[in-house]
Amino acid sequence: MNQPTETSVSAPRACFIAAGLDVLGERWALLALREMSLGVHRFDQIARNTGASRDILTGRLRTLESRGVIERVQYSERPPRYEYHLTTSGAEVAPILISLAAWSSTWMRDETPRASYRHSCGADLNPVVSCAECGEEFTPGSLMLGPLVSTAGTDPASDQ
Amino acid sequence: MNQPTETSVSAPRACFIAAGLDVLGERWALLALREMSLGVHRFDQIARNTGASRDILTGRLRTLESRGVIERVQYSERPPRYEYHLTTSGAEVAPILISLAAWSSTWMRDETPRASYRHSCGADLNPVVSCAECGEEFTPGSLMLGPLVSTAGTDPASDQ
DNA sequence: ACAGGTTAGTTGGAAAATCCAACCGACTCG
DNA sequence: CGAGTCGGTTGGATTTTCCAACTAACCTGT
Repeated sequence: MNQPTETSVSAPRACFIAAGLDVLGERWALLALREMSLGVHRFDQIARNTGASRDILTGRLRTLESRGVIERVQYSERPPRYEYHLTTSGAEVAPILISLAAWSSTWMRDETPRASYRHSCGADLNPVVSCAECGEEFTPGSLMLGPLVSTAGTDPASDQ
Repeated sequence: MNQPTETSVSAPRACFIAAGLDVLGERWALLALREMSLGVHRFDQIARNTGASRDILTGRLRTLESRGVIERVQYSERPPRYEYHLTTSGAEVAPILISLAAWSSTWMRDETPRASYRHSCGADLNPVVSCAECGEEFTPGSLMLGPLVSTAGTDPASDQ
């Protein structure tokens, strides 16, 4: 396991998980990104396929755009029409969706029929997460806190 | 990429990602699980470290418990005191936290100092997600829809 | 004995987020 | 001309969350 981390005093833990959830953790955000990863880019279809109400979906898409996760692309001049595409950052959300889908298909099995996922090789979804450094598979408990990082202007190529 | 999936008609896509978010997507749920993965098991500390208000946190922990993700364990008889532990299912949320932390530390870099994560081997967090079947690394776009699955009573050992 | 601290909550009321159905503008198609 | 498409916006109801205070049941030190 892990020895308890004693934040003895008070303030919430500022970590990258919390920061990621700031952007991806709002309602409907991940489902909207799921749609885009599956090739659905139009507002109406995203609304339908996620179940989000149109007004909050509008808000979410604006937030995701402002955070650089998606892009709003005009595909028709007259009338002006837009569709939504993943940026590089958005495309890299895939591992999160994959882990979520894998966890869910292992632990959320019940009578209701759901769409499963698979890898493009054709196999049922069965992802293995390993450390790029040592090659070892991540086991529960092998996630540990590292040092505090503050990285003004170290963004990996300002996007796109 | 992926050819658009035409759910021609109406209903939201019932998939394992949506099902997973049903449980893990509520506010504070993943942060509470993060705390438990880091070895923090007491209500007060979880509340402090996540920033969740105590009433909401109570609700979340109850939901997670009822869904089999965590267990409420009595550690003192008098007065009755409880702490929260991950079940097997809960421990397996780790890959989601890992992917989230990795995405965030790549794309959410700004001036505010945050705790980073690392693998137990000591290396900075740098997870690779690959297909257990073919061994290939998952690339953005290699997540595809599979068939509908309904699996009453196929749970992997009714839990722990 | 009593004040003070710890711990896991609960309570009530305010504030924020979400839901929903209907509407709008600018088109296109038959 | 009427109907349909598409990407929204609007107003009002509902739900969720926030917040600070409070409780119950102890323990610890003076």
